[in-house]
Amino acid sequence: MPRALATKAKIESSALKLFAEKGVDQTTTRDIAAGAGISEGAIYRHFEGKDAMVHELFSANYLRLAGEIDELQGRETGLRRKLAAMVGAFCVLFEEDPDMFRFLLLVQHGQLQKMPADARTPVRVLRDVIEDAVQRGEIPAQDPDVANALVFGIVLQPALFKVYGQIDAPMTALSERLTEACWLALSGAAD
Amino acid sequence: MPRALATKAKIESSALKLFAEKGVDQTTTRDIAAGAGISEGAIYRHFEGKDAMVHELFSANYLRLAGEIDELQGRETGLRRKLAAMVGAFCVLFEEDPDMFRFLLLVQHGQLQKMPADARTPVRVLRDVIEDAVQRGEIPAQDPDVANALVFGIVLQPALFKVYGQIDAPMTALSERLTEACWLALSGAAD
Amino acid sequence: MPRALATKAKIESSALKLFAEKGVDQTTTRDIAAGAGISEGAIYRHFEGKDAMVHELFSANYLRLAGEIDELQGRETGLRRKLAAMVGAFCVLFEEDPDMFRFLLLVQHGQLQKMPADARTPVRVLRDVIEDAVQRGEIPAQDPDVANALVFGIVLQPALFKVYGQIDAPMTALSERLTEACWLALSGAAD
Amino acid sequence: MPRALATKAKIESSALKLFAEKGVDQTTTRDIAAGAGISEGAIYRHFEGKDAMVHELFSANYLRLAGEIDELQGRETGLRRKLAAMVGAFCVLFEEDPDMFRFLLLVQHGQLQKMPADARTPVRVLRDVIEDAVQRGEIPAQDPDVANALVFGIVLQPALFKVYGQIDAPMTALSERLTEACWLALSGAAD
DNA sequence: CATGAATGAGTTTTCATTCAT
DNA sequence: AATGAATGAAAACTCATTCAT
Repeated sequence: MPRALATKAKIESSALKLFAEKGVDQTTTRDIAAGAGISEGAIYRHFEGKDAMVHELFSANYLRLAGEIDELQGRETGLRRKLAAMVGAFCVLFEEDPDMFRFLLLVQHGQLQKMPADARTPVRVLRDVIEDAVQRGEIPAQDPDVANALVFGIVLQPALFKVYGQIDAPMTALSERLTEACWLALSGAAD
Repeated sequence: MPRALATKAKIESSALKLFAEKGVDQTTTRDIAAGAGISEGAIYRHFEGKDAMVHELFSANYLRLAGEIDELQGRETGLRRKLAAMVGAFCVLFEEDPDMFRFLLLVQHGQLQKMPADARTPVRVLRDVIEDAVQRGEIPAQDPDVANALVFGIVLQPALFKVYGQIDAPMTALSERLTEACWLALSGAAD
Repeated sequence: MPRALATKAKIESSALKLFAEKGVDQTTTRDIAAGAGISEGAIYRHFEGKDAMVHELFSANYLRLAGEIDELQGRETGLRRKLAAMVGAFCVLFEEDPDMFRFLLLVQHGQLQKMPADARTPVRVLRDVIEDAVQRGEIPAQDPDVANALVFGIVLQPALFKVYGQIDAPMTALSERLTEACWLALSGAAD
Repeated sequence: MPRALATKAKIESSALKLFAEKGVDQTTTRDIAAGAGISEGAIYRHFEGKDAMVHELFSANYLRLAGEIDELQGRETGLRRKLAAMVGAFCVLFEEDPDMFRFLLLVQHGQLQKMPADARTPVRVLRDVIEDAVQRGEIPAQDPDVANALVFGIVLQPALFKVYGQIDAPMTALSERLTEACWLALSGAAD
């Protein structure tokens, strides 16, 4: 790995960790530099500024997550199995890098609006899957945005509770339970 | 209303609105004072400081919400009807003051840990209802924290989507749909 | 004098002095605050920022100078006497506040372009006087901008030489000599 | 041209242009390197630092200008013809490289004091010419520094006005007009 | 000789909080 | 109680210069 990329990676790692711990605004560029073992000024060779760094970090991870979920979902047929694949992937990824998810959850409020309208986000991926299932008659016709919200809520809120320490079990242990809840929420629509 | 209370109310209202719009850290005491039509210094007659103000605002609204939900739930019998009452109340309250909910969602990350361990929060209220339903045999035995998370996710995520503009319908129109999804998620547990 | 105005005046005085001494870029806000006997932060209650402060200082003094010269010129009749009045005033003002002139000369490069196109600057005042004299037949027809430049050069360059220490005599002692040179430069045009 | 000299020339050219455009302090070494198409570090192979570079650039061009003017003046006899030669040369040189003159005018405030006391500057060249003319009885006895300032002002101010866009005509077109004004200013002295 | 990443001291600016009026 | 000027600590960011490659 070239030196420049190695440094950028160190900065990203330090920043992600601190952002997840203390929040973006409570994390100073000084903290980030200290965590990365470099000088403050060096940050600005790799990022335009703190805001740009947050956005870059959010955007890259958010879209990568969407890509991975999309990839796995594409290998399955039928909504039930697609849900299982996606929820399972989310749970595994969450356990592998909880800081990243904590970061994503924390900054989404400010960052989502900055995403280009046509970006392939997790929200979009799931929406497409749901609309497809409706068209195939797998689940009743229903407002796709509301359906989307239900699935997101069912998956993200347990993750948040874990972050807050209100749930002890690892996310991977909840995978099937969450999948089932998603399936019921979608198939039981009374619309 | 005495003059002092009126001023405090103006400050709270201004702060809540700005916090919901821009986040706590992006809102300055100057902004709050300007929004309330008072001087910056006057804030400190009514609050110990900005942090205390955020906490007071969060705590009061969070506990009031818990109280109202608890009150309504207590009037009903049976999990299904209790859920309907609580979800319905949430939806109505959300439509009445979306800024307050946006504020609660935004700052919960930092505030939840500052709540006294025995505080009667919405999380506790719901947990008690669920545990009660399990004991009565209305729903299968299951991890109450996970069950809690599912219900919270099903209700809060659509509210978040509304805040982000991803859902157009008013929350009150989704009340029954969300109640049904909660019911299915709890009663369909395979634990 | 109200407190706020007194502080602003102290800042202006400190800044002008330092700008004249070391130049704008070599003068820090810390220097200015120290010179004014206030904290650095206090500057920003009175000025939007350093750039705005420089512009405000330039603009106010430059236009005031124009006003004073215009006023004096207006009391005289005939180009010769108008020139004498303006040059004399410039010399007196220069001796009274050399820092201000040094400041004006130093920053004009960057500030002139920021002046509104219709501002009544010293350049405009003099130009009007010259054009009037041409129309009255007091001096030969000539390019008014070039004529303007000649007069400005004849007056400002000695002031600059004084600032650099290349001239010892006070400007007031040169008043008549400069007036005569201006008159000759304008009346001897071979255009 | 050897490679090293070529690089140094590129740096000088880039720097001069940027200094004239934005001023020394607003020009970063990064800008200069980018303009020269080299790396930032390479600058320090050819100059001790930015300050040294500014000084070198000023000094070299200032003295070269003095030399050229001196050379031309030396070929003529009589103040009138000497003035014509020097003013004419200045105008031609200005049109050939206005950036250089803008640079000289801009940085003279800080650089003049750093010149060795015995340096043969344009100011000295002209002063000698004037003193000689006084001794020969071509013009009345007068303070040579003031006389010097008058000539400098008459020549430089139109150049400045051109830089600011207040004069459209090329300097070369003004050559005779300026020469005549200088002559009148010197010969009409009432001292 | 050249590169460009890294440094670190320094800059402007912000802002919660205090306090004289 | 209220005002708003002042504070001072800390923030993000800049940039001339150095140095390993």
